[in-house]
Amino acid sequence: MTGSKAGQPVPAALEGDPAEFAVFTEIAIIAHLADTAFARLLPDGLTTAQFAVLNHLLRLGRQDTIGELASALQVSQPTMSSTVRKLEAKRLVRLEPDPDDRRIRRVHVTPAGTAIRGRSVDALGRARSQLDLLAPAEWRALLPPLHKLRIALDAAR
Amino acid sequence: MTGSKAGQPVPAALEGDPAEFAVFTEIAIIAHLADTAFARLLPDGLTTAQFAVLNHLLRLGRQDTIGELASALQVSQPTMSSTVRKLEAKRLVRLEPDPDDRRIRRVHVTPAGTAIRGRSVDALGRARSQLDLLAPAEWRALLPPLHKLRIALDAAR
DNA sequence: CACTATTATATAGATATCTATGTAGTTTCT
DNA sequence: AGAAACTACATAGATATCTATATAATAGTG
Repeated sequence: MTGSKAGQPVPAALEGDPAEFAVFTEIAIIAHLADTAFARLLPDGLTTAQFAVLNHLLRLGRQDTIGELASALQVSQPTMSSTVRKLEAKRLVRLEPDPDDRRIRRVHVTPAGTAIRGRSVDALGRARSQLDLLAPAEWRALLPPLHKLRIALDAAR
Repeated sequence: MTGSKAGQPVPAALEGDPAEFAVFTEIAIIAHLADTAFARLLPDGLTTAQFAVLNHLLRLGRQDTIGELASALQVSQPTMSSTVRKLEAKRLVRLEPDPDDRRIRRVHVTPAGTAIRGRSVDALGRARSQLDLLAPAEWRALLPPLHKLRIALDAAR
């Protein structure tokens, strides 16, 4: 975003709109800023989508299928198919055929994938400890209503 | 997202992570769900990015340049260039050359653009009144901390 | 057993988004 | 006035994301 550092970019549509609108606008902007900041911290051009897959598999110690990953990370199956292919091209995961069901390919994280995820988690942890955007109590207070909103939105679709 | 309705998609990385992480995860999911729901309401395949441009120009009654739109809506200049071209292809805006500065092209909303924005606002209003995801007080309570977080993130980049 | 339905992926074709870079047109400064 | 710097926009090349559809393999049914 080379051209947008020019002064406080006054977010449109925050005044005079219903509170719902304003909340969604803030959330969209925060999601965008956080994703960008996040991606900048990740090593070797790893993207947030790619990190999410590695983190999910290693945190839970699983070898999910592409479909399971898509469901868990809330993206469509073709999207996950694409992300997994990027990870495979970088040799961070391997796709192993399932002996019982030849439609299925299970995603295994390689040692290189485990290593890069480790470095990512470290980098994120360091960044987190350096900048405190909100007070700990504020973070905790934010969580329940956001959780409720997410559940409601998920149910409403 | 054809394949992801299969049961409560348990969002990975919500348990055992620091509160910051959980908040950003919720926000990312909410932004995604809201954007999709939003887009589904818009007429004639208008996207949220395209609606945002029309709404910004008409709400404020301006004929911004592409660069001004990019700053206001927090996207890069090439992104806005692309979005405006889509709107132009749909005849919802016209790009008028500026008489004083031949580098500049000002974005004017056409009558068709004004009409579709009106229908969009109506549709969004109807949807809003129909489903209440949170209580009014909850919406209002959410706004200040989100605003603070957004400002802090914006400053930290 | 064969036909059908379901499931798991892949492919095609869109839009949105980014960074990096190129191209005009304006401004500034010597 | 001429050259350098800056500004506005476009283009190129990525990734992520979607919907719609095709393909392959498994499961279910008469």
